[in-house]
Amino acid sequence: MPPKPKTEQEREQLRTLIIDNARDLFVSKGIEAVTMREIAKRIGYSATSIYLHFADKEAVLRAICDTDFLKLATTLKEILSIEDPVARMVAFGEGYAKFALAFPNHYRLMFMTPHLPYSQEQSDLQRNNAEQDAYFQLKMVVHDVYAAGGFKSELHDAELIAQTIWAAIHGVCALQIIMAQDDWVEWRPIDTRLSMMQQLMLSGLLKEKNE
Amino acid sequence: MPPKPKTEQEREQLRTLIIDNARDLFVSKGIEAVTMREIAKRIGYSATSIYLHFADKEAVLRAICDTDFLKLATTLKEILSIEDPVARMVAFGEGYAKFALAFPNHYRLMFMTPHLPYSQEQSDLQRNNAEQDAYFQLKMVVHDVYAAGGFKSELHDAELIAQTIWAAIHGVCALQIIMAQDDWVEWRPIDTRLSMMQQLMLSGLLKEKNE
DNA sequence: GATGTTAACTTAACAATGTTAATTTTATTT
DNA sequence: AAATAAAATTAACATTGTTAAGTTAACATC
Repeated sequence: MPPKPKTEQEREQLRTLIIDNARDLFVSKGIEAVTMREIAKRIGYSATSIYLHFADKEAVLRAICDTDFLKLATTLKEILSIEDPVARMVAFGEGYAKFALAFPNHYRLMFMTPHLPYSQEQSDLQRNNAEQDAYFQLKMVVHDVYAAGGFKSELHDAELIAQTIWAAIHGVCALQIIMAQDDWVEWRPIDTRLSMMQQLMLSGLLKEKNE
Repeated sequence: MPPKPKTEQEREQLRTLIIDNARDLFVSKGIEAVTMREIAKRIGYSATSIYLHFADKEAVLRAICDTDFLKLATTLKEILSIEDPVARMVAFGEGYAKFALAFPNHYRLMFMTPHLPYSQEQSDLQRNNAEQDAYFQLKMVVHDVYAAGGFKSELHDAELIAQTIWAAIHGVCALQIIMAQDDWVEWRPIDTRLSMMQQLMLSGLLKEKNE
């Protein structure tokens, strides 16, 4: 109800309020419940008020993505403190999968839904920041194994390895999220599939003991 | 314009006409152009006529999926004639990826979009049919390598292997389709990533030569 | 202190879309 | 020729994203 001026802090608070409630709608009522009017109802404003803070619905979704990217990176950060490089890499994969399967709607929005390309301006996230960029974290983790001489001698491109590991874990999680309840396939338990994939990756990537 | 009765064959032709034009819209104008009215315009009928043949839009999309599943299986079928089991498995993965990347919109609809669980009645596709069921084909391909003693001796679950291979290839393709144009990641060329993944799978799954 | 200005917000309204109801058209049957 | 019913269309509704047109109230200015 209060009209006149608004501090930058207050505007930021409102933005956050919008994003948080939109994220809530995801989790509690599913992705199709995220309408501008529904978000507005939650925060006690009219739907059009959202347009005072976001250009359009896509912008709201992108902001949610940003929040989730940050949350993912924050979640994974503590794994980085594991000492052994290989154990760290394994735990990183497990942590990533755990996040994906715990928040499937968010994961779908983040990594399974087409968005306009991110532009540096629109996002507050800092690339190549170990606190905020989960992909950068993965690169570091993989690079550390590489630096420790853990990979097979013919493997030289740590970034390629990182992208392949990501794809491997993503593949298991993405199929699980989309197709788990489809009985066309006699799915093995998701934990089994995940550890099988990890196993394969390790056995394909890591140096043999006698090498 | 012709009204009265309609043979079963004619009804089937109309169904097919609807599906084909809806698929066309995907490819030419993108996924958001697939509206009931747009489909109708294409086939020269009114939008509501589609409801005489399909329960709702979801049903149209599911029918498109079915067509695409069949097309995928048909595409992959010729690979099954490759003699060497391992070469066949490799080619199968390549063929699958080729399909995914050639028809990203279809692939997204098939494997990256949530649908209601398939029920045997709604679909004409025959499960466990080597001509129509690409997953069954994959199972066979993997099983043949298993039967030929190609896998490491500790691997016993061919279906789990099949699901893991699927996830691996799917992961690479899915990330490519969604995130390729995102410059957050310095993507290696897609061919490089695909063959890296195949390499890793093979080296993790296949028996060593000296074993 | 009245008046005007402007940010913040709301209500009206529009266009697009999925979908249903009512209506029209017309081939076949009687 | 009239009746019937399938096939199709037009009208119409609800929902949604979004824009345009008001409305409200804090502040500045006279």
